[in-house]
Amino acid sequence: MSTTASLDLTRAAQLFHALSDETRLGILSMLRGGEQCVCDLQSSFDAAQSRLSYHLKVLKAAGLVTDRLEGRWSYYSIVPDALTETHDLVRTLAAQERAGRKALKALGNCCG
Amino acid sequence: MSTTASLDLTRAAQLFHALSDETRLGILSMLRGGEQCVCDLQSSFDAAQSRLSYHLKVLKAAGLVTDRLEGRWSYYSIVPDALTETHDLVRTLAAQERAGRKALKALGNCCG
DNA sequence: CTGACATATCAACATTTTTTGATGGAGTAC
DNA sequence: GTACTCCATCAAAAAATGTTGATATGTCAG
Repeated sequence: MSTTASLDLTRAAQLFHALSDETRLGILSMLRGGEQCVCDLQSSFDAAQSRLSYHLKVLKAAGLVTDRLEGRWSYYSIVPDALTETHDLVRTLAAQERAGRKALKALGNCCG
Repeated sequence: MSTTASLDLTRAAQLFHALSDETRLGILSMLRGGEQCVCDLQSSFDAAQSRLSYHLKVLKAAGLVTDRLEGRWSYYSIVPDALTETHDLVRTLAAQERAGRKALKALGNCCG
């Protein structure tokens, strides 16, 4: 049993990438207040509709938000589990790994 | 006093962006075992030296790692505070905001 | 001093991401 | 039906990011 928790790098990169844009972070921040339709977001940001739509798509693809259709509106909201997952990923990165690697001490030229 | 914690979107985006690449996550993952010189990383990844150097620079710019020079080697290690910061950012995103916004109910066309 | 090594940096290129404006579908009101 | 609203999607352009190979700098060994 080691302290080593392993990461799904692909998934982690996807999540972090979705969070790596100010517009998307702004959207998420707004959604903290609860479900919002795209038009609400549009008036809060000064963003073209298609731009918002694009960013919502990225967030949705990463599983960070879901949408619910009602009449001609789309309501978006945060998926709490995805943030929990992200949270755990960061914690894993922060967790020290029980060495062992040190023992491997290279033999060749490098870092003798 | 509201539940609202506000985000520094620019800083958050920088951190998440630094974490949004598989190579960089791999590097961080290796550094969990403790300080490593570039050459160690190089042999673990199958990466050109300049590529590694580039990614280390991104990580350093975001404050996620520091380097220490010793002779002809550079040793990189994780900055724990930066991961704490990231952790807190995720938590803030996950924290529900005490509404109030709902009260603003738009007047115009949208979402009446 | 010379040569080998560890690393950073640079410029050119390739790739990916984001923005923009246009178009179209689906729902609602008349 | 027509007209209008909300929204997704598309293609083209623009911007940002990542990769590669070459070169430069400093260090150590002999």
